[in-house]
Formats: sequence, C-alpha cells, structure tokens
Amino acid sequence: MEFKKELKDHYSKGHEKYLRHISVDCVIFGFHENDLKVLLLKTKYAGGWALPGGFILKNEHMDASAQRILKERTGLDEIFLEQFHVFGDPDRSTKKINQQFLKNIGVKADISWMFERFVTIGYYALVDFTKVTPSPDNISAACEWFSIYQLPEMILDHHHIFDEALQNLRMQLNFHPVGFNLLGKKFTMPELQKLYETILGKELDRRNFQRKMLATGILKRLDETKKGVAHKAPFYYKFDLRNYKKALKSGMHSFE
Amino acid sequence: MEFKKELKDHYSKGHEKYLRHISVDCVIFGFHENDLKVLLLKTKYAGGWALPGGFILKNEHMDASAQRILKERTGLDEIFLEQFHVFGDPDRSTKKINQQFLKNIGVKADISWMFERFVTIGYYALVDFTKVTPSPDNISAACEWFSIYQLPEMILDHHHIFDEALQNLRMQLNFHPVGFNLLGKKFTMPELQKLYETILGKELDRRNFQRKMLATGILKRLDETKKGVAHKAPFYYKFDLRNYKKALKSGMHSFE
DNA sequence: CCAAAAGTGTTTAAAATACACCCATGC
DNA sequence: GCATGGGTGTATTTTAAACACTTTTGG
Repeated sequence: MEFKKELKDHYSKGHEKYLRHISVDCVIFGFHENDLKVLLLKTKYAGGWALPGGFILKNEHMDASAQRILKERTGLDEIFLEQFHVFGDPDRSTKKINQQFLKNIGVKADISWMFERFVTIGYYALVDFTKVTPSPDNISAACEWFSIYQLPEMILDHHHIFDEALQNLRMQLNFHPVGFNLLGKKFTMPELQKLYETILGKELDRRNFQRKMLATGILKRLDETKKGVAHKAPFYYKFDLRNYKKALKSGMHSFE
Repeated sequence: MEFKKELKDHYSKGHEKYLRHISVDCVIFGFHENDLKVLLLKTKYAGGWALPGGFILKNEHMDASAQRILKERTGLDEIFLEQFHVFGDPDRSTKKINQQFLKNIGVKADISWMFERFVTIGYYALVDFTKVTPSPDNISAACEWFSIYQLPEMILDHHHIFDEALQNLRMQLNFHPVGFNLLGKKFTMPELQKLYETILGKELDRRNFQRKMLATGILKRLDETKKGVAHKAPFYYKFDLRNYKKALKSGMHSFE
C-alpha cells in the first residue's frame, strides 16, 4: 500500500528533509455568506479537527513553507500571510497523537522525529473564499470550513492558536485594511462592512463606516451596481493597490 | 583548558541538550541618561557585535529560555519580555561565523549542530538600567550598552532583528504603557517623557503628555519631589500596577 | 531677581459618534 | 405604494493638539 509506505518514510526519515522540532500551523480565514470562516482538517483515525500545518524544508524560507502548506490545502498562490506568534510550551507534545494515529492506521514506529517536541510557528492567512478548493492531505479525512463562532473540538492547543490569530487579525485590522484580502476583486460597501463586523465581532455604523473607508483613499468606486438585488442597488468598489501602498506609509485609522 | 573542553562539548554534544535549528535572540532595552540603549555582546575572535542569544533546553518553555538568557547577561529575574518575530531565512546561517570562531580559538570540529541552519525567535526585553550588571558569556569578550542611535557593526542579521524589535516596541507603546519597565520604582514626569520621546524618536508636548499620562490612571503621584535639582523640583510618580491591569482591559491610548 | 524648568490651565482644531433625510428597487 | 436597504449630509460629542500663564528653585 503506497500510502502506508509514504507515511512510514515520513515518520522514519522526515527529519532528513525537514527542520526538527519546528512546525508551521496556519489559521486560514475566509469570508462567506456574511460569516468569517476557518479551514480545518479532520485527522484520520485520531479524533478532532486540526489547523493545516506542516514543516520547514531544510533549505526553504519559513514564509515559503507556510505558502506551500496553504497552496496544498487551498490551491491558491501568493496568499496574504502574517506570522503572528510562536507557541513554545514543552507540553504541547504531538507524541501521543502521533502514536495513536500510527497504531490506528497500522504502521509501526518506536522512535521518530515526529514524537519529539515541536515549537510551532503560527501564521494566519486571508483568502478569497470563492477561489478556494479545500483538499485534505493524505493523513486527513476531511478539509472543511467552519464558522469562527461554531468551531468543533480541536486537537492540542489548536483552539488557542486560533484565538491568538483572531486577536492579531483584529489588531491588524485597525492599522492595515487587511479585510480586502478576504473579498474578491469587486465588492459592495455593505459586504465590506459585514466583513469588518464579523471580524471585530460587533456592529458598526453604516454611514460612518462608509465615510471612514472612503477617507482612506484606497477604494475606487466602479460605475457598476450590484444587479438582481432587492432594494436599492449598491455600487461595486475595487481595492486600489497603488493608493493602498501609499496609505500604509502614512498609517491607517482604526474602527470604532 | 577547561574552557576549550566546554566549547568542544557544546559543539559536539549540544544537540543532546538543546532543540536543534532553533535559537533565541534578545534585544535588551535600557534607558540611561536620556538615551535608549541596547545590550550587546562582542564575540571573541570573530569580529562584530551580537545580540545576546541562546538555545532552548529540550524540556524548557521557550519563554523560560529567553528569561534564562537574560538572567545570565543582566543578572535580573522576571524581566518584561515580549516575543515579537521569528526570523526564518535559510540564508541566515551561522555556519561560517562558527567555523571561523573555532578556527581562531583553536578547537577542531568538522560537523556540529551549530553549523546547521537556525531559525531564531526574537524577543525584546525592557529592563531597569540601574539594576543591570552586564556580564559576557564565555564566548564573548565584552558586554556593553550602546545607544540605539549609535550602534556598532553587528553580525548576521542582528541589526535587522534590532530594527524589528524597535518597531514593535514603538507599536506596543501606543497600546500598553510598557515604558514603565524601563524605569525604576519612582520617576519624575520629565523623565518618563524623555523615555517616550527617545523610544518614539520624536518630541512630545510637555503639557499634553502629562495630561494624557495622568488620564490613564496608572500613575500615582508621591508627596516626594526630586531633591538637589536646579529650578522647580518635579514630583516623583510611581506606577500603579493594580490600575494598570484594569486599564489594560479597556485599552490604552496612543501618543501623538 | 532672573533664568530655566515644572505645574496648571484654556483655546482651537480634528476626529469620532450619533442621527436624519432622500433615493432606488422588488414585492 | 410601501417596506427595506443604500447613498449622502449634518449636528454633537469627544479627543487631540496648540498655546499661555503662574510657581518654584539655584545661582
């Protein structure tokens, strides 16, 4: 069985390929149907959901590892990525989980780099939900989006990692208009507002939001309005990358 | 020679004691004579100054490693510490430096965990300058404070790590009144202001500064004034930890 | 008594917040 | 035509920034 051989190799020889003791975990945020979502993997046999993660190749830039992991799970390139925290508690051991996993799947291994302690580097990613094709890795049974307000049971400290990621994202939102990375090429003001409200977890004033957003100068209104929608049709906007870069230098404003 | 043996052991057997591929580097800030300073080490033989750093013991919490490293260099316990960034470029190799170092010192080693790639976790520390007794480690010739505006040539990417630390400190200063960690038990308002000005790299209005600071409610004015000083004697203040913790929850203000 | 630094205001400008009105569209 | 959501504008409050005067102290 090809899969078992691959797995055995990973456990017995992975340390020749990857840096020991270091893993990368990604909190992938997407926005869909007015809800902020996170992409999670269901581990085979071993119960519980997990953040997509991986390891750093011996000659690979750490940021590139995160990009590679994201590419594999979402199919996307050049994702917005932000390293936000390192989790270095010696008790966050994956040993038990890994041993349980191998036992269940019927692979033997007594010692393995995978049983050793891991320090994990947390990244969060902001992706365009509509562009993502979630695909599980070979040790996972499923790869699905979850609302951040209805997360399932998660392995290890992954829920804690998620919490930190969300907190960092909220902070970031006050300085850089990172929200745009979660939307498509064009979007309406109400959509953008919903996004902000979902991330921040609170409602914002519609009129003040629009004024502030436009004041940043990083939005460009299109002549097009949203079609086939009840009530007054909202305009589409697009994100003006050039002005964005200029605005970044002079600092961004915060939201309520 | 005891030292050479220790060193040889470190290079040949250190990987049994520490996590491979991971180092910790600390940017230690101190405030003295109206100047923000950083504690640096002069490496023996290999030229250039370096940030105090070290490795994570196999069963040690990452944060504890940083505390241990700081204790060794400054003599202080329970230092204010903040993990701010991980540097994971595969090119940031210490191999050449280490080999040069060993050659110069006359120790032989062909392979060593120390020649492998390191991902380093950056911490910055805020310490009370007057409490610190700088002491070099056994591979360093000197341990000295430098003004952040007159830094010497530094090895590897240490200058870049410093830059990131300073940038993070400035950010942090807008949300948490971290400045207090750099001062002693009591301090005058002008001293506190100088500190802020030095960190932020710009002048602040004396009167507005005082008002804002007092508005946070985390300062307590003592009945004591500074003695033996020309002109009007400023009051001493102390930092009110209890109110500080309360204030943190409701968020802090920014400075100009 | 005067220069220099510190304490305590006030005035002005800007930004955040709250709120009101009109317009378009589908049912 | 009316309920609903969207575009635009104004009043109010809050906060930041600019500025002035008085007080204390050593020389």
